[in-house]
Amino acid sequence: MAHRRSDVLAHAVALLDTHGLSALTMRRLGSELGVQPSAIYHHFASKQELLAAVADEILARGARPRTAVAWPDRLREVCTELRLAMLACTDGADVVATVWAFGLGAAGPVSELEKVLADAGAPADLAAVASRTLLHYVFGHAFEEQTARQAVSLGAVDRPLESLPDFDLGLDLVVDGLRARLA
Amino acid sequence: MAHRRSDVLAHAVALLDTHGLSALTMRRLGSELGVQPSAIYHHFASKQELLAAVADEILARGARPRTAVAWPDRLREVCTELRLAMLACTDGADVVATVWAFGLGAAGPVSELEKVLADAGAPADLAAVASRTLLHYVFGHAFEEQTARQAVSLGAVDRPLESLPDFDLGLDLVVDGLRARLA
DNA sequence: ACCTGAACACCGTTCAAGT
DNA sequence: ACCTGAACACCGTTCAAGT
Repeated sequence: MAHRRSDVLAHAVALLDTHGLSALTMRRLGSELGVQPSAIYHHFASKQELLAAVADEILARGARPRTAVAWPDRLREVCTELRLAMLACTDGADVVATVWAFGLGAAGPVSELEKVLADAGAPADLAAVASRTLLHYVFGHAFEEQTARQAVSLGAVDRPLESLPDFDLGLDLVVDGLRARLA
Repeated sequence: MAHRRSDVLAHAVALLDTHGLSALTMRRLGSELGVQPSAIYHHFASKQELLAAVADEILARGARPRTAVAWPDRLREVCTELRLAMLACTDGADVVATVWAFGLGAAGPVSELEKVLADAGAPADLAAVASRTLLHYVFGHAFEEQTARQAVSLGAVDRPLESLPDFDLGLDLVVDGLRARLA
């Protein structure tokens, strides 16, 4: 019955996938692994640490090859990968954004955005601001989209999905602001 | 010992102000009012409904007069008011952003942003995208700033506040993207 | 209108002890 | 290295009943 850290993590991600964040409790995770809740603490020091590992796994799972060469397309590629990775998992946006906000992980996308901007000739402070602005946009948009999607699927609300503003349109708004500064 | 809904709400806000979101529980709120937790449910159907009222109160408390006439300055005014209102209260950004994301309230700022953009001649879809992009930026920035501030004040982290990107700089990025489309 | 008392069904976390 | 068993200190919510 011995589990490794990776077994516990895999089951945590599966639990999130199938039943959402509210089902991802230490007690439920333990019982589904046939183990006491306290046994999880042998592998993860806290639920926060577990969630950080889950967030990193969500991002790793959503990795896609990079093809674009121009910086605006590179930015779009990173943002789109991040968005799709979060949307691919129940409550994925909530988990990744929370883990990022508390500085516990999920730092990959922002450092990649910063690198793309630095390579495009942006000074460090502009790269820092712009990468975080893009990240906040992707988080906010994905969180809203996911919340609306789930509200509809639960029959709680009949607001149609089409009323949500388009993802790429908002992205272009920020990219255009950047273009003016990097020209 | 009879309390009105407004008494309960006022104490909930005070509790948030002084001890943060983790202290805002139905049980603690009840005990500080000298009442059973179940008594709160006479005034609010659920904790979510209470939180929505708290978020609206945070925004109402932070209201400031509008002075700008040009639309870019109007946008900045609304975003700055929203930001300061959230920062003025412990975990204010978390509460307001969560309530907004779940469609339970805090809709004032976004509809005001949409109105400013419509008056500036933006088509409805651009106004919708841009207002949400701005909102996501303000939420994300404020949440990060507040989280970092609290981490520092708790001595948990020594990352200095100055390393945070400037609020107005990110705002200008989006405004410039808009300027190109409204010229 | 406003509240009590008691229950229901949960949480995260700690820790001595076991194998 | 991995886990048990039991406890500690909590949660939100419901509901019949009281004033």
